[in-house]
Amino acid sequence: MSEKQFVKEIADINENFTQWYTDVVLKTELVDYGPVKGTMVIRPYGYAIWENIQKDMDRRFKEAGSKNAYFPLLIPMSFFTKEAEHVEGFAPEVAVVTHAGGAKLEEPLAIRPTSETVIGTMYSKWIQSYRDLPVIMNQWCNVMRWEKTTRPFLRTSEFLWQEGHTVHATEEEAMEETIKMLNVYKDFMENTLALPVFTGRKTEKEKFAGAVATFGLEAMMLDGKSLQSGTSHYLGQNFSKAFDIKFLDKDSTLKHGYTTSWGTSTRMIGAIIMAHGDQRGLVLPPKVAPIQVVIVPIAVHKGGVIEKAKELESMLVKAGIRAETDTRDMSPGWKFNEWEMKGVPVRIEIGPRDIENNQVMVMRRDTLEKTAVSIDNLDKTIEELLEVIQKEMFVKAKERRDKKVVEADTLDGILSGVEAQNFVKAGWCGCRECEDKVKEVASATARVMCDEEGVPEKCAICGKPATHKVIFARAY
RNA sequence: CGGGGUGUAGCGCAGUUGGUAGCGCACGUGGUUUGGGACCAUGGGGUCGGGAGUUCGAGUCUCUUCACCCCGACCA
Repeated sequence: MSEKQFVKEIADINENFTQWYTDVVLKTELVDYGPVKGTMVIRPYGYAIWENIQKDMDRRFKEAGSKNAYFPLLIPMSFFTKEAEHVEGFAPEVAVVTHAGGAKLEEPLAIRPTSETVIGTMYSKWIQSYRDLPVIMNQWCNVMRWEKTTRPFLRTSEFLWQEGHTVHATEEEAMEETIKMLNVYKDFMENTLALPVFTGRKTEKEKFAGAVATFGLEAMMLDGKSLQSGTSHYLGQNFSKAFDIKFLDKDSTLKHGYTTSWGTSTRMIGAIIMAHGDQRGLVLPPKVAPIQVVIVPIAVHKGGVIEKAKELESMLVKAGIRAETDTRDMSPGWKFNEWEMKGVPVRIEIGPRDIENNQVMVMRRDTLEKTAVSIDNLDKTIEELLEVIQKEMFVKAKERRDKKVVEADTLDGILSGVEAQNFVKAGWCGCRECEDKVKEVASATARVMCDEEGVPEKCAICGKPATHKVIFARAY
């Protein structure tokens, strides 16, 4: 069967997951490698996914009271040195512009790795009174972090993201904002990306450079490794003090604001691929799929088929469905395989026999089920089917993940759990030594804390009383 | 940065003791086809990663350099 031949083009998903991933992102025309090492070119098909993500998230941000703005790419180096932990954390991976206009610059300019410093500087000018608060802004932009090893979407030198930055009058309000946005992300990932995520506070070791507390969203990939898909930081007064963000409060005293920042990136596209994909390639959740329905006409030489296909396409488009007809002069089998590889959620086949019977063949990418469906009310049928696929993809991903979450009360238990490609929940005393020990022995890191589930009595590593319950996993 | 590997057409590769640069897929054209990667005919496409050397002659041998991949290390 020809499928074997086709499948051979993508590495075996169970044998070599890394190679499978690389094959899929390149062969489905999501990305290409850029001319500068470690950079990626996002091609139209991949960018369309990003646009769908942006649109959905933007709606949620606006509901949460955020407004979009844009801040400069270049940041004077001196801005970074204002917050000690921040500069220490980012210095090794910052790219710097030293020359411009044919001459050496007086002060080198950093290409933003994140924008707390520029935005903080601007906020200090804009904020005078408690009446100006809260300030809630978001920007969509690119950032650059010079990482040593890179992989398309997961870690590239330059990537697209969204970063929200807020200032509040009180600690409580800022913390509330941090958690609120964490939940906005969680809801987005579960309902729009069909990705179940664990959320929780990060350990001191894993937190954002300069933050008081970092909260992360961790999704499990098909190989059991974790991918940090978003973060929300409570920055306390660290940045407001460093950048002089002050306001006159109701009681007429001058106070420093409390800031937060939160971000998600194109890495989420990597998460979709690695959490939903299969041997045939991509499986895209309908809500972000660039093409939700592809119509493949069969035996077009018999006449009337393309016309009927186009008619169905416009019926679906009218109903708000992203539908396309593949009229290319190729064999149908070739098209089937190509669109399956590209993850289109629904395929409609229409040929002379179907037209006679007033029906079409409908195939679901997620389950690969093929059924005959009446042409009458096809728009309604497909609309409902897309919703079903969206929901079932989440359920399937969650079931798969939940089977791979185990508990351990020893270091050996963590090791064997992680080696079996699981997330491992374990008690932890809170010390850095134990965290490092897990990394050394099991090459796993503390992903997030889940204390609300109940903290075990003892630390699984050293046996001393535990202060937290932590999810350990290998991570991307 | 350490260990290993690969560079020859868009992609995947072959190229023997040094002797005219090849194959498959893809691409162009004409035709026949079309319900799971069609077929026939014909055509185009190369500074063999770069530089230097040995030689009458280098894809092949020597030196050097660059790029990419895998495993570590590093990394929100």
